[in-house]
Amino acid sequence: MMPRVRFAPSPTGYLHIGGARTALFNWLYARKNGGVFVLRIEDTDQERSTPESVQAILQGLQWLGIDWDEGPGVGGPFPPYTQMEKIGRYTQVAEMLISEGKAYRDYSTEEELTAARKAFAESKGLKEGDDFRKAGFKYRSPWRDATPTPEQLQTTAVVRFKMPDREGKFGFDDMVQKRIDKPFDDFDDFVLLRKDGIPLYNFSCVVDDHDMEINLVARGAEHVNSTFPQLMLYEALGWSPPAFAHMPLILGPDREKLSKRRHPEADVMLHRANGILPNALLNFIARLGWGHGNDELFSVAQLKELFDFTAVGKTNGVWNPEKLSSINAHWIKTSDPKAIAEAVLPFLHAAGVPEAVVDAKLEKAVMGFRERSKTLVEMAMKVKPYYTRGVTIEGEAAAKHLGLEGKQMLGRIRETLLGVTTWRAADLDPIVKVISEATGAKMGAIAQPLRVAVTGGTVSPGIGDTLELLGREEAMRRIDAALS
RNA sequence: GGCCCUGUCGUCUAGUGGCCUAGGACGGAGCCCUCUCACGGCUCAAACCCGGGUUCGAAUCCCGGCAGGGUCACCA
Repeated sequence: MMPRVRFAPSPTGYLHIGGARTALFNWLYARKNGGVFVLRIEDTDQERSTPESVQAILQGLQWLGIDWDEGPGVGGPFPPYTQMEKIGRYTQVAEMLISEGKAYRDYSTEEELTAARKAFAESKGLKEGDDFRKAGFKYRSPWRDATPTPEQLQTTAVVRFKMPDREGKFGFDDMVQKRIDKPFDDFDDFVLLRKDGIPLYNFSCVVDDHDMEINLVARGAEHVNSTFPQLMLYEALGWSPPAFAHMPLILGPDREKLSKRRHPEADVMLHRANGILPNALLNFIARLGWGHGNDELFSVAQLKELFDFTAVGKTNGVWNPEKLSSINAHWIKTSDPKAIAEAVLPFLHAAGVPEAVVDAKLEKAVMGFRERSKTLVEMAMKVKPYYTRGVTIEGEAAAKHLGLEGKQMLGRIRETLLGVTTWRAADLDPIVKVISEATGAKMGAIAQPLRVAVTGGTVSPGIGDTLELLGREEAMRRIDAALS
């Protein structure tokens, strides 16, 4: 059977890391198994959903390189892919359930419900300010088995699912969590449709997954508990449920579920701004919860080949910025330099080098700094001085390497450099050694004054590469400036 | 609090009864390489939550504690 999986974010903000990983695993699974990856927008929370968030999520996925086969922008055989555009469908399904006695209109007011919840909580000894959910309140609406009068039918009501009264437990086999069971008496008559006719998650999710012929629902483990009412809904509707895979959560440094509220690193685009490569982020989040033997580094192509839900663990993972950084460093130094040049370009522009373009010089700069940069931001900062005219020399570096002796040496180097005909690293590198042999000076006593003169500091790639990158004209200009 | 899930170095993990003197990676310490900084190479420190069973033998199976997380809405 061809897998049909989906990622169904609710557009209440940027794409967050947990969502990105859910999308990634679904996408990898579809790509590996020749399946279809569906993107669905769950915007039934009218309070918090915004069109800007939809765009932010789409852009986040695009940046990561996660493409969808059906959904916003691309369409598909089961439209619409945005829940608010198919309200009529949910109403229709709800009506069907009501007519079959599997759901009912509840005319209780919100105030009555709140009061009942509060009274129950207080009877359990909870006080004002406590979390009333702890009381284990289950609402038994007086309308559960009542027949509404014609007048009532004219007024609005929520629609509740009539949870069957049964003994014992029921459960399901999860591809990640294995068997999970729960006692029946744990469940409540949950709300299908709000008073305004807009469906709630547990309902719209089931209707859509069915309508879109989703056969594997892979989502975060925070949803395992909602799987039970959803399963009851499938049964009541006579629909066959999909398979499930509930992935472990990603935790913040404080060990709590990574949330937009408390954890800035939850924002996918923050990592882009920080100079993280998309494939590095993908590599990192894939390893949070999923593993393949002792391997750590995976290209997207390898991920597509190796990923499997059976290798996803059950333990939550803590966000580890150092590991991300190290994985990013790996992909910076091993990716095609031209691709890195393209990636670093916007950062270079932002750093104040608007004239930079992807050319031979930038690629050379990338080669010079790719082993020295953990992020694109860092690389841009390091590359920038090679694009300016002249350079400011750090006081400490000058004091250490451009004293009387240093300047004398620099003068000698200058004379030698004047005779160089081809300004290439291969020709420039040996000069340090030649002078060392001629004068008896240590290589460091030669390279460092030169390095400080042309870069302004004590740190740079090999001296030959540094000079070549600068170009003859600029290098000589800086040497002259240091000498004067 | 009820219910559900989890518990191997600080972190991510390998490990599915003997291959474990518990392996890898990040981070940490040190050494080597070296014109600087990096990269790279090598070495070291660092873990089976606790207690009972089962077994000739347990990180691996069972039970009980403890700890952590999730969830209990007219949010998703």
